[in-house]
This record gives sequence, C-alpha cells and structure tokens, in this order.
Amino acid sequence: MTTPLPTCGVARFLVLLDGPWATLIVRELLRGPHRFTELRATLPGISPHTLTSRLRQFETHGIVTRTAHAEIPPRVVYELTPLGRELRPVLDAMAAWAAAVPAAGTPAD
Amino acid sequence: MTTPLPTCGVARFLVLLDGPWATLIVRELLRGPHRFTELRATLPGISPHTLTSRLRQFETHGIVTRTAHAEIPPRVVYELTPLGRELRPVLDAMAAWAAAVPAAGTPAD
DNA sequence: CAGCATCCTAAATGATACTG
DNA sequence: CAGTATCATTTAGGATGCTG
Repeated sequence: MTTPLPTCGVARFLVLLDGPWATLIVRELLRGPHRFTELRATLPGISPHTLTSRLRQFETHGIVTRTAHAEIPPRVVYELTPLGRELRPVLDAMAAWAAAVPAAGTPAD
Repeated sequence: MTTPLPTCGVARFLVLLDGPWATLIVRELLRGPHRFTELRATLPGISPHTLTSRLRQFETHGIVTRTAHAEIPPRVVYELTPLGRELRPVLDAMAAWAAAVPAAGTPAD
C-alpha cells in the first residue's frame, strides 16, 4: 500500500500478515514444519502462486525458514523461526475472539 | 475474495479486520467513542472514503455502533459494541509481538 | 515435487469534488 | 460536519501452463 503506515507497532504485524491466507499459513506452520504440498493440502483452495508468494514474504521478514533438500524428487521444508512461533498468542487471541462471536454460524471450530 | 475461507474460526476475524486500516480504526475506537473527524485526525493519511467504508462494515458485523445526532452541525459518534471491545486482547497481542520484533526499526512505539 | 511465468479478477485504498 | 460519488491505483489472490 502507499499508506504511510504511521500509527503504531501494530502496523508491523499488519503488513506482514496481510491477506487472509497469510494468517492461515502461519497457523498451520505453528503445528510444525510442513512441506510445500503438505501446506497446500491443509489449506484447501489456496493456489501455488499464493502459497509461494506468502512463504517468500515470510522468509524475507524472518518468521519462516526454507530448507531445500537436493534430492529427487525435491523436498522443501518450511518451518517457523522463533520469531514466527511468537505469533501463536496472536493467533490464539483471534481464535478466542472468533469463538466468542455469538451469532455468526457454527462456533464449533 | 472468492476464497471459500473454510479453514477455521480465525477466518471470521480475518474477513472483518481485512486491510491495514481496519485494525487501526478498531485500535482507536478502543480508546473510547470517536466522531468521524476525530477518527480522521487520529488516523493520518486515511481518506473519508476508506473510513466510511470500514465503519459501515464494522456496523454490519456488529462491532461498532453509529449514533447520529440531528443537530447543526451534524454530529455522529462511533463506539465499539461489547463484541468490538472484546477485540482488545487481539490487538494487544499484535502490539506485544510487534514490540518483541528485534530488528525492524524503532520499537519505541 | 516444488515451484515460476503470465494473465486476470476483486477488493481495499487514495484523490478529488460535491452535498445534506 | 459527515459524509457520497467517481475515477484511478495497488495488491492479494486465482487460473493455467510449464520447468528443474
């Protein structure tokens, strides 16, 4: 965005976790290291384009490590860095809020 | 988005707080009720278009109330609902994470 | 398997001008 | 004051096809 993003430290979180998929990917990685196709499988509907794009940004911002194993077939493992793992309380707070929403559908998640 | 958004309850938070301004507006409203121009003043760079759009969506989702006083000049006050106020822990968690980021700029915010 | 290249859509946002 | 209307920009995301 062209926005100056002046307001506060929260902005740092917002630019990184921009877009709905970003948060969901982090949420999956909080469960442990994942390969590319594993992430695709656990995130129904995501396109490889989007997944790659988000993972690259996470790498750049230092919340995810990418480990490529030079094998046949190739194997690439994505894992949260310590900084990335510190995002768990934020995700938990989001989930807690969503669960507390009264009329919005099935809170059974 | 055309996304199915199937994953989890967190998605409810994500669709509502979509875009960088959305979270920042809620953050300001957590400090208390605000008038339209007050919000504009506390959110440098936001356009009235964007502010109106976000506030309308917050109204629709039941996290903000809009109170219009039929006076001259008109006065409209936006205030978080109880559900909206429950977003505070989430915003706090975001801010806490951002403050914990080591190399990202001035953590003095 | 793990992408990348290319084209396209939708939505959030911005700029500017105007109104009840 | 509190918006609305219109136009343009930016970007997340999707679809498809191809490669190392």
